[in-house]
Amino acid sequence: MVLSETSIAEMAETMKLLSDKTRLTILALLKEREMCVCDIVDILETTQPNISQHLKKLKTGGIVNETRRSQWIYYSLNMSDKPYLHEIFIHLPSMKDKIDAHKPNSCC
Amino acid sequence: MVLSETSIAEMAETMKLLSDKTRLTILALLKEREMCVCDIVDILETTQPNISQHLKKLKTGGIVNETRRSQWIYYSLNMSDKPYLHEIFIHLPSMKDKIDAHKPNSCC
DNA sequence: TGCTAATATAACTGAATGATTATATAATCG
DNA sequence: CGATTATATAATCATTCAGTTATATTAGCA
Repeated sequence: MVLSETSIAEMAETMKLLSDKTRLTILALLKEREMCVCDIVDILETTQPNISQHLKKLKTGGIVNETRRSQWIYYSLNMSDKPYLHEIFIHLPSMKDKIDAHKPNSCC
Repeated sequence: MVLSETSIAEMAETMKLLSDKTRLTILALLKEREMCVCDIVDILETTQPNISQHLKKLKTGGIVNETRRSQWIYYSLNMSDKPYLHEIFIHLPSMKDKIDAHKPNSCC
């Protein structure tokens, strides 16, 4: 059996997802725990469409998962198919402070 | 002593360097062995200024080293300061075939 | 059923980016 | 020194991309 090798083009696409500060911060947040869109908007202090569009890219790229739970949609990290990202996620700075500063359930 | 934590902005900059197919291919080549500019131009079948500019970005980003040896300038991987890139480099597909196909010393 | 809250999509704009062409610099060699 | 080779830099152009504003969709709730 041959392990499927990730192509250069495919890896470049994935790296592009991690090459934006906003997206990388979202991933650092999701490393701590799953979050809904409004959580992320509050913490990053930007607009909702901005976050929504970044999340869509991350989802399309297979890096995050989406689950609707009544009116909220929760996003979480999906690292399973990209082992070469493990090390990067581990090195992402902790967002604990920012998450704690954001009082829970302020939106959801 | 506090281990210096890589900032999100800094990581995003580094990821941007890996988010281009041409640059990622160059890195895959350098994983096999150091190379001069003309080697890379020959193998990737593109223009010399194109490769030269990509190499400059990689050098500025601290991912490759440069050594002049008479008229040729050799580039090599510099992974030392970015441990979170190890896993990625390991997963870069092998370029052995392409390197072997390119007859050595055809330019340098 | 209508209202509100959460999220997504669309259209637009300014900035960044990769490739190309043309030119400059630097080193070797006759 | 002049010619040639290797590499870098500059200028230009078309494309891509992140963020904003405006609008649409979806779900809960009164």
